[in-house]
Amino acid sequence: MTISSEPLYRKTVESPVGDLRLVATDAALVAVLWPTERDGRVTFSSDPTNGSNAVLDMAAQQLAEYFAGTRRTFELPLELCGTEFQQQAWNALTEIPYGETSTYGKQAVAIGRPRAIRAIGSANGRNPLSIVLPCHRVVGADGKLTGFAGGLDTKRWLLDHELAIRTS
Amino acid sequence: MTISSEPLYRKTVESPVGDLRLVATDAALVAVLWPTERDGRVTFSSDPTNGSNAVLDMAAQQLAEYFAGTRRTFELPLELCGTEFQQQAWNALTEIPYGETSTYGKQAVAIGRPRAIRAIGSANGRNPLSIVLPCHRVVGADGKLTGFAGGLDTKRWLLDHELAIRTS
DNA sequence: ATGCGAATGTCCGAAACCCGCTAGTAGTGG
DNA sequence: CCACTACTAGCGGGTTTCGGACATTCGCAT
Repeated sequence: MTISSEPLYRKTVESPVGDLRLVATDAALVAVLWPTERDGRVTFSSDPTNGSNAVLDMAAQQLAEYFAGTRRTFELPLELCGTEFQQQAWNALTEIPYGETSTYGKQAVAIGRPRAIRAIGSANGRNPLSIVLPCHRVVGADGKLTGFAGGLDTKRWLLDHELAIRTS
Repeated sequence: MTISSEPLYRKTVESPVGDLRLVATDAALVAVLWPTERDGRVTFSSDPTNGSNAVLDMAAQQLAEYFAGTRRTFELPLELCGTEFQQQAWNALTEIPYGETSTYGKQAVAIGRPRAIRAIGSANGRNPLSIVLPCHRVVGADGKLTGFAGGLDTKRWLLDHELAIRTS
């Protein structure tokens, strides 16, 4: 899905799960990408230019706090660019509490389309805002970890991390 | 092609070639439609509501002058909603002088796509601003009148009218 | 436990199809 | 031989259609 049409800025931050690439306009965060991304998973209308701004600094700060275990929810201006269905799916992600998991099926029910299960999988797979929109908290109906753009080991790491912090 | 997303207003005016339906936002004229339109030739993002505004009044006035023979070019704020190609094609129409004709081939050359002749035909066929954008001045390479959304007799009437005024 | 198959909804790319054309060719009638 | 018509292939962009892929799920058989 193509994002925005305003000038985009890019900044890379380090994290325990590898270097994350943040992309934002001057108004809102538009993407948090993994070190290795399948080509074309997320595309931009114009090439981001290196350089920071207030939004990127804020996002970097909150992500650092997340990894430090001192932040459980993000408070950032976001710009979600996608189809209506994708936006619904992504919004539903924010309802999943820190440290808990849900399933694709529950997410489908949550947006009132109980049978759009595979579609939910596709939509989550296109989530441009990794970590910030916690698609890592969605697992298979049998509890198994299925696909993840950042790799299954990263998915497990994030869930373990949240669980560890929550119960400490 | 779908037009605009702002509130739309509609007004019908009488003319020697039948009642014309004008549609506009508060900022610009978006359509001039024939009494009988092939369903779906031009579509709107929202249903126009009956009622007039400054743009519609101005358009009605200028059309009346056109039919009276006292106006040869329109001066109206227009909103053209279409693909890039269609916009190019429609812009090229404004270059054809009052009372003269051009061909689909010439129009294709004019926008730098000499071989996109049939495509020009398609684009003209979707012209939402009948009369104002003079697609009636485009005829076949052999001078024959080909299709016209308002009917071939209307096309001929308009050309005759312009010729009569121009040489009077 | 594990595997297979069927049904599911959305999205995307490829292909087919529709046209307000044109230039070329072949056929007809004078 | 000319004038005219009728037919054809090729043209390019838009729109629609179709088929597959997919971060699923469930039921039944192994």
